Amino acid sequence: MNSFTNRIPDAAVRRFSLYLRYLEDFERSGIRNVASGVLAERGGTTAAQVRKDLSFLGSFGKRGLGYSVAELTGVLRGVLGLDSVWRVALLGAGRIGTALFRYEPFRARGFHITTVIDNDPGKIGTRLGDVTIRGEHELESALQDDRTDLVIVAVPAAVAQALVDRVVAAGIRAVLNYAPTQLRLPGDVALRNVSMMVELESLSHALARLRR
Amino acid sequence: MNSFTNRIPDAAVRRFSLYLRYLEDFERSGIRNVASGVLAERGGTTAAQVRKDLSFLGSFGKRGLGYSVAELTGVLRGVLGLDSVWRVALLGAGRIGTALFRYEPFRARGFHITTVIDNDPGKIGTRLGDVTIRGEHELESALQDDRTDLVIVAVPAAVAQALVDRVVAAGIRAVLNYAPTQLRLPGDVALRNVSMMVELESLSHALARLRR
DNA sequence: GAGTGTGAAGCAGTTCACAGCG
DNA sequence: CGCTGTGAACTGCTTCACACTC
Repeated sequence: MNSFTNRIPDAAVRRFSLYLRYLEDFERSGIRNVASGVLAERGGTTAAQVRKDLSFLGSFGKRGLGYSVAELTGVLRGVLGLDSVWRVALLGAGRIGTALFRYEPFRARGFHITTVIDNDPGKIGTRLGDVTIRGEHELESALQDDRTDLVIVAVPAAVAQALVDRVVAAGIRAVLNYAPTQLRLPGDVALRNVSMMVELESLSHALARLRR
Repeated sequence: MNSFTNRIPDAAVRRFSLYLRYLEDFERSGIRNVASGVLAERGGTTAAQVRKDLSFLGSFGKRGLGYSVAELTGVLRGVLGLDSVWRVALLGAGRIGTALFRYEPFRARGFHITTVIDNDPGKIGTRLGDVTIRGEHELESALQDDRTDLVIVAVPAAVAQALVDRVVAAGIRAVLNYAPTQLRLPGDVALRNVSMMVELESLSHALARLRR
């Protein structure tokens, strides 16, 4: 039942990433079938949660046996959009931007950083890996020429919003934000935030509670 | 009512980080009072959400006027544990670890990276900023000597779990994980994950849906 | 009057429990 | 017999609505 017609809860989608990671491990180890409980154990959830999550995608488990690792891997890749290559633009070639650029798993998963933008005159025209860094004034033309699907924001908070407004105006529909600010953008643009400070402060809160 | 006796929802705590950021902006701009609606607008939530969140901390808003920026800033700093300095150990001095080490806002917020561990013999004994990189075999003694409160994990997934087990055994109660794996650890240890791939794949899912 | 504080209602994600299939 | 798939119960966060106060 319930093929991929309906919306899938965001929390479930994020767990799919984890499941996929573990399935790939299992595949490498030559394991051919896996039960919900095993996946749960590995991913820090419960068996019921795993089954419920997977039920959003259809029902292809085998009762008494579990799920085919190969089949499930394929389904998850498909639903996560990992069967196509996504063209990514990186805004900001500072320390964080550079570390992201060189992060191997991105490319392995089909995310190709084809465009790098920075406004430091000393960087414009230099290369990061196989990509030439371009200036901010070239933003729109670069996004268009490179047929960008997705933008990673790694610029200082103060300039992030203005830049993202231009990115959205240029038709981009997915933004991954590393800048420590809450970006405001239209509802039809997908936004995910990766915030070092928020997570760290949440830990700090937990520690402060313990200490009392 | 409802002082800081009760547990505060995690979602609210994460929003506190955002509110605090904006309050600090307001403070710099010389704004002395702020209404829930203003904070909501800035942080991408609703006024009701802001008031509900703040009500977990007590009630010190002024009806008809809003909240005192200075007072609220102080309260949030306190509840987030930002009024003390936290001593942080960084595991892994690779590209991501190095970028994190140099990330200025950490220090500004009272998170001091006092310890850096890496198992690359070429790195051990060299310096990262003002800290000397130490080998993995010194992990326990380093955590103890440096009175570490919190550990940031920035090592490859394959070695993360084993290292964290030792960290937990050494008495650390808060872990920020950048490794692309789900760490398994006791319930009394606070864990937060910062995952590049999970967020990116969630965007990829959103894009794939759009495209259909 | 403007804006807080908060019970109550609404909604979403999680867990339970069990029928049903391989 | 083991393990899936799923409605039903539950839990917890969010939104609403309004009495209350500065």
